[in-house]
Amino acid sequence: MINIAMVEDDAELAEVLTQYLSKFNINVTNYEEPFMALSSLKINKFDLIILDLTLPGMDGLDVCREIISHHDIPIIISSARSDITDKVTALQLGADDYLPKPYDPRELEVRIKTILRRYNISSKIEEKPKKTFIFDEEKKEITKDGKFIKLTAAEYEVLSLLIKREGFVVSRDDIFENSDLLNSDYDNVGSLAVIINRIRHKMEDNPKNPSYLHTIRGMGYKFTQ
Amino acid sequence: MINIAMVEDDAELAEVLTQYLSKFNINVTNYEEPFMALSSLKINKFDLIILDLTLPGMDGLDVCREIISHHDIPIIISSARSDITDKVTALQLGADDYLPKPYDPRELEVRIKTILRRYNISSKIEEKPKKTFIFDEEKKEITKDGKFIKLTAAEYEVLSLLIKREGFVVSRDDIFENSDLLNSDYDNVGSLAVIINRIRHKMEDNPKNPSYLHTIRGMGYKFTQ
DNA sequence: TTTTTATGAATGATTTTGTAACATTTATTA
DNA sequence: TAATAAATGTTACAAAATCATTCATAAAAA
Repeated sequence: MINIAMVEDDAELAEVLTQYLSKFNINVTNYEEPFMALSSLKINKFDLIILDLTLPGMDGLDVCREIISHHDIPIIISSARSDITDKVTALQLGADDYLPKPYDPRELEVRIKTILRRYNISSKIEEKPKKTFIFDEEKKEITKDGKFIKLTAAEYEVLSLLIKREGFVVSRDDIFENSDLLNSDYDNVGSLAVIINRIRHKMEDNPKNPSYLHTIRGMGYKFTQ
Repeated sequence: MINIAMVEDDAELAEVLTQYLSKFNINVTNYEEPFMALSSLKINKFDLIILDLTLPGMDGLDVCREIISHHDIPIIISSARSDITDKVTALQLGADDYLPKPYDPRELEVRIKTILRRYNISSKIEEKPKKTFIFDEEKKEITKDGKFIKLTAAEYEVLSLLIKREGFVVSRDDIFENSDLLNSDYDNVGSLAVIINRIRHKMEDNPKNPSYLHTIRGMGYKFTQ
């Protein structure tokens, strides 16, 4: 998770950018007042700061100077001011990038990633694919996006085995062997189909087109996430 | 709960700040007259004081001096006076922070938390989710919202085990194994059901729909709170 | 002894599970 | 391509398992 401080008095724009960047595992905290940002910087640890030059009450370049002299943090300047000298001044002061308004959020995204890569913080941005399904063997519960899935004992046995073997096909025989509950007598394929069906109704968004619990025809079932 | 004394002659502003800070578990007592605050300080214990310099009748800096010399308490100075020497003087006297008016309540909040963190009082601000059920192993008693629940020995053994394993399913076998009282000879599931039933009548608001002591069919029982 | 507590049996309600019958999909063959 | 077979999915229902509750009685404690 990347933490970014933003100084932007246009709350609406800030909101749009925050929303957009959240998709990339980037958390934005906006400060409409520059002094708020300055005092927050003393307390919180940010990976980068996005500073709008066209601020009310204070010259953005002064804020920039202040940040650079007191903190070791990458700065991206954004500005609607067309004055070319601003850009030069900002970069001379030590800002890392200058982005003239208006800009595309994707443009900002690219610049952020470039700068973070330069600062070797990029590792934090590589989004780990967060698992939707978590199988807690101790608690004997399975959660989907943190939400508990209510399963019966037999359903739980089957699904937990499939999750344990995530990505691998588990044969029907395997399932019966690993289950104490299921009646492993023989040719009990029908009942397993029913159980699978019931599990799908509890865990899948669209049970008819399963996206997690797949049937591998002729082999068995496979869980992926 | 954090207790703060405020010296602010603008009653309306004081009210706004009090309201805002109450959201963060911070209790503010305002004194419109500085001498009221000074005498209150002798009696009451505050974690921090917010002092307005632009006071009627008395020089704020004198009040500040007075507080610092007689009390060991963090001070935040707030002032509408633009005189830069005030800031310097206040900080030289030993004030912890200087906040020029007007300021955003959030700014004040941040500064308060910073200073308290510095003074290691922050722990008081972190609200812990208070548990309704508390199991005191030493006293061998279980309380619900501070009220003692009268349990028999067997009931106590079962419930205390479940509370110890809060959030985890405890199998019936587990319960029998961990109990000296219960007749663990064999599969006498019936008697455990009776005990559970009695416990529920003592601890649950609605024993028929337990919200703490849950049955996990086919697995055992689970306590949550 | 009286009171409290634990146990087991009986009963009933509820939930889970297996079965069977049928539907659908996929693969195979003519 | 159509017909057929095989595998799997779906549904409803009945059987089985599980648990809650009550009650009578035994055991333990006061």
